[in-house]
Amino acid sequence: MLQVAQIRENLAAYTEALTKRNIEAAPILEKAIALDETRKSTQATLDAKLAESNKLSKEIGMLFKSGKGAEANELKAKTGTLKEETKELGEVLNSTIEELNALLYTIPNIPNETVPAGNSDEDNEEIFVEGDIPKLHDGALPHWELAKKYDLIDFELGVKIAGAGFPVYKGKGARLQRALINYFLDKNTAAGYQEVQVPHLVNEASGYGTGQLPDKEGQMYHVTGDDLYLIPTAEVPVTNIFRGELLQESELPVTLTGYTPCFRREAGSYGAHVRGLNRLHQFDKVEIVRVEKPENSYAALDGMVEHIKDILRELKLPYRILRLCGGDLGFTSALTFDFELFSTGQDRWLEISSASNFEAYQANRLKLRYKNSDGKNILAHTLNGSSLALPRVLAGILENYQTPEGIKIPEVLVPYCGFDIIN
RNA sequence: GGAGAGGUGGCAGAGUGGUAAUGCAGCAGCCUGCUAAGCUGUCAUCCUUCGGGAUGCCCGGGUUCGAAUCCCGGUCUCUCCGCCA
Repeated sequence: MLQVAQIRENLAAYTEALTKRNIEAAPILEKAIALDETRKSTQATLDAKLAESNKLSKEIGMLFKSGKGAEANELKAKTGTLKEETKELGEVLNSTIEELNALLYTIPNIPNETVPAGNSDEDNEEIFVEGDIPKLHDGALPHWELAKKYDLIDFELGVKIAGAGFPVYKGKGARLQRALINYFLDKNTAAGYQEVQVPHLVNEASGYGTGQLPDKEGQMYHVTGDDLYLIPTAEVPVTNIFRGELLQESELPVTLTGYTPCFRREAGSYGAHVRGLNRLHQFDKVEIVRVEKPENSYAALDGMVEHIKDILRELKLPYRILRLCGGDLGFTSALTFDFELFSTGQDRWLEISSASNFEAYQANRLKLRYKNSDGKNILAHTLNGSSLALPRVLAGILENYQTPEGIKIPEVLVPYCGFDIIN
């Protein structure tokens, strides 16, 4: 969440920046400042009363010690009204803080100055395109047909076991997916990211820490019996490793990578664009997460983008990079680059990665700080990116590498697969 | 699931009703010719008119003039038992 001190200092700039998200922010931001003023003045009054009360208590203690019980009892009588007043003020203070926090949770992150204005994904800015779009033979198929033809993925079987959006991968399909996971992890660790394996269920505090709660409550599967959430992305458990942590400056940057399944309810998403692997309730993803000093976070984001480019080049897949517009930017993100892969079988772009800088927005919720050289505790910046999301990369490989003889395996994956063609 | 013990600063660790010791690590300065030590300061959060003040001992309540300390509820960890990949 945003810091009130920052809101106060940058009111005009924040209001302006939030118009990119199509939010009329002025009244909300001003209310936050007003609530904070109330909080401060209530706190000041309360502190003064408490100081008085503490002083009396000390005196009473001294008097009892020196055997002046009568005088002590006299003083005791004075504390009654003070006690009532502090109790009332305390209640006002608590409800003010609660109201302020609830309000802050509803305010999204401030978009970076480079974020273009816009309403939807149509307004995203294409900043980079690379790779050749293959010319396919006649009778080329979309991946869901290929999956059936070569018996790689069984969508109906998944329906029987769980429901729509929970596919069963079989044989070479399963092996290809596992190959991709291992390849991604190897690429990430070779680039210096430390591999972690994390829980796939998280508690409520973790959901709040990275911002999925309360904003996206309905998008996560909720295990009500134990009040846990199935992770929608590894971002949640991996970033929450650092919830409440105070790091030494020398520990930064932190760079982690992890493979997890991801669970998303995707309520209300149906239609042609969700066929096959395009949109699932359960899918696999390899994620990279960084914790950075504020002054380094944008360079780190660029580094993540270059790293993902490198992977897509090795896989020889045609892709483009978009700078998300304000209307499409995630709630907690200040700047996001989406990677899209061209799906020849469907003749459209598919999102396969999203790399974001959250600046201090998550860190403020997480209470993730580091001690700088002046001994001050500074909120760190957090970043994450997919490197990469499995199903659509798998779909892209099936579609773009199909030939009349079968589906060729990208060269870098052959050692991971143990075969070079699916036929 | 049952029983018991426990949760104190970045870390370790005292403190059983009178207002959070000490050590280590970090940071700043001073000093000393020996791989570093010593000394001083700093080292949780908020407010401040920069004098201070308040909060903070897992979380939330309660008792008390006063709670890390006593009481109630919750939560997590550890040990033993049970179950079990």
